Amino acid sequence: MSKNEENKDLSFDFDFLDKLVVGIGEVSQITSIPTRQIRYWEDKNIITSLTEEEGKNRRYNYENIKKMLLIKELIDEGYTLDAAAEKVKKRMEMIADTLNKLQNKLG
Amino acid sequence: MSKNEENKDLSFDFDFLDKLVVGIGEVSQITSIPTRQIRYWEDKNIITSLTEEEGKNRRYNYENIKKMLLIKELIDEGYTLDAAAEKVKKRMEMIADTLNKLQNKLG
DNA sequence: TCATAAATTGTAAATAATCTACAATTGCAA
DNA sequence: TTGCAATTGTAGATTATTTACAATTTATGA
Repeated sequence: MSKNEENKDLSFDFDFLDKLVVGIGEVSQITSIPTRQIRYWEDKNIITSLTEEEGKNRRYNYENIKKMLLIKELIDEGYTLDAAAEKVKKRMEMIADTLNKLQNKLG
Repeated sequence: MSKNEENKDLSFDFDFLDKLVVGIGEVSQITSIPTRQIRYWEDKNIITSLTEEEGKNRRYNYENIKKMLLIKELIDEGYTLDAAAEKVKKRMEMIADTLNKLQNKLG
């Protein structure tokens, strides 16, 4: 398989990540963060979800999940929750920026 | 931001795709394939899910979802379900192969 | 050490989402 | 119009998630 064909197989993935939505149970499975803790972080406005109406199940996108993973890393390193959230904010801006550039290239 | 930092932001994504699991409702939202149809395809063994015990909620990984999207495309082009499944099988092998290569590079 | 706040965890009762199974409907080709 | 492929509908049971209130654990400064 040529280099080009490989790329074709995976060039779709940014589009995929863009459309991705995941429930809280699966996020927990992916990140190893308990659902209880995810809800707690959301209550504290450390993270956000896509959920529109209250009472409905929470939905998260790629960016949300990425943020959780970064916060988890920093907490493991010894940061407090608030400090981790602050530090991650900047990094998230870079990630969003990178994704935007890639989407522009592909779009 | 340098090219290298961009890559660092996203080099994680193959690892992410590897861990990704999604419920049937979200798969439906991502692919625009009704849940009823997803279950039908699974009944017919056109696609598979990760679900271990019956009665529990279905879980799908990246490969499963990718396959559904490819089948959907072919059906829209006029293929029958069985013909689409057959054609997609080969393509899925290439995709799995590509992902394996990437994982080896990263691991 | 003790008080206080931060962070996490537990759980009951209600609701949302999904499950299976049986059946009906639609579309198309012989 | 018959037969098969493909899809869709839905009832009743089950699984997963929701909110809300409370308890527990952990870190920190006086």
